[in-house]
Amino acid sequence: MTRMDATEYPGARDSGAILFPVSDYDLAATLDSGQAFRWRAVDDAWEGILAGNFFRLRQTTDGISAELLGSAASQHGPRTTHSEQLRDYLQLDVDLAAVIATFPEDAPMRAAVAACRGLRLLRQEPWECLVSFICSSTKQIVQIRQIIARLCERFGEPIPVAAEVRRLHSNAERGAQKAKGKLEPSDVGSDRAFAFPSASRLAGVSETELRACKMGFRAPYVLAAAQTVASGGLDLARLHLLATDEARVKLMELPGVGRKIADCVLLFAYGKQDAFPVDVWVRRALTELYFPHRRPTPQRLERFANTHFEPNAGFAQQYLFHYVRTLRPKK
DNA sequence: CGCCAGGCGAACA
DNA sequence: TGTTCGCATGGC
Repeated sequence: MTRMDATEYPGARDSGAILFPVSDYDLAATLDSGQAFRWRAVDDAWEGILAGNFFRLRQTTDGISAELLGSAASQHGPRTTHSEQLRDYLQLDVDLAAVIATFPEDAPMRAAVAACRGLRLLRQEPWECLVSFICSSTKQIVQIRQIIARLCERFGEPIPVAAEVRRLHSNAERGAQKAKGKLEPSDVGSDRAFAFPSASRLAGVSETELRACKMGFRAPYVLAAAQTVASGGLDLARLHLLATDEARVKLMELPGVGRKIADCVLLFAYGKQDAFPVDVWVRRALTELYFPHRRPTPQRLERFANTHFEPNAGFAQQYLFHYVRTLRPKK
């Protein structure tokens, strides 16, 4: 295991943990808010894989601590240091107060901000984000997680994990899973980790194998996306150079990718703030919060969504989504 | 059990 | 340009 660069966390030198000082960051809300689907809560920490690196993150009083638990043998993603990877992925340099200051000043937005203090947007890897949201259509978030977990377990590159970490996992995790009677094959591997499978890897699997990951009718969409990206028909690494509208057109050329999924990728992987994914939850939020006891036409709602929340509309959208989905689920 | 889930595309008018 | 419907699968 390589030692991480950057300031080490005092008192945690043995584990190689480093501390990122940051305030106003709710790690749990951010990692568990339906933007990304690979983070797991393990005791008081969050574990996930990023560009082939297996990280454990913790919210601390001063910020966020990070440990590297293992890495895939081959190079995944850009050649940056681990700390740079995390800094970019977690968007630690974003001034959240400055972003929130640009939100529209109305009662619904104020309520959402007050309820979701510290919620952030991640900056994910485009390929993983694209596949994840192709698999998201008409699926609940828990199911999306299961699909993606199976996909990685079956086709992703294994990540060697130190024996000490492995033992900790098998004890804590399996006990909890067994108690709930939910020990599935894909959960048994909780002491193993896998990188997200590359486009070229998935381009070579069969639709049947993808369907075995329980992604149903989305399987041919994932396969087509993998083949298009692997063959160079769509260069995900260069999409960030395009304006949002042009990048959206490119993404929507893929079968199974419509406006909503394209906007999720534009927002969560490319940081395009003028992307505003409107799903059932956001539609519900907009209708209930801004048009109570009225019945806005779809066009009216779309125009409102596209004009009211600038210039950080995507960020505002995530606050509304998280607000209505998790903080007032009953009603 | 029926309903719905961070939708999309084909088939229609 | 605007609805309607089928699509896999599983949680509640």
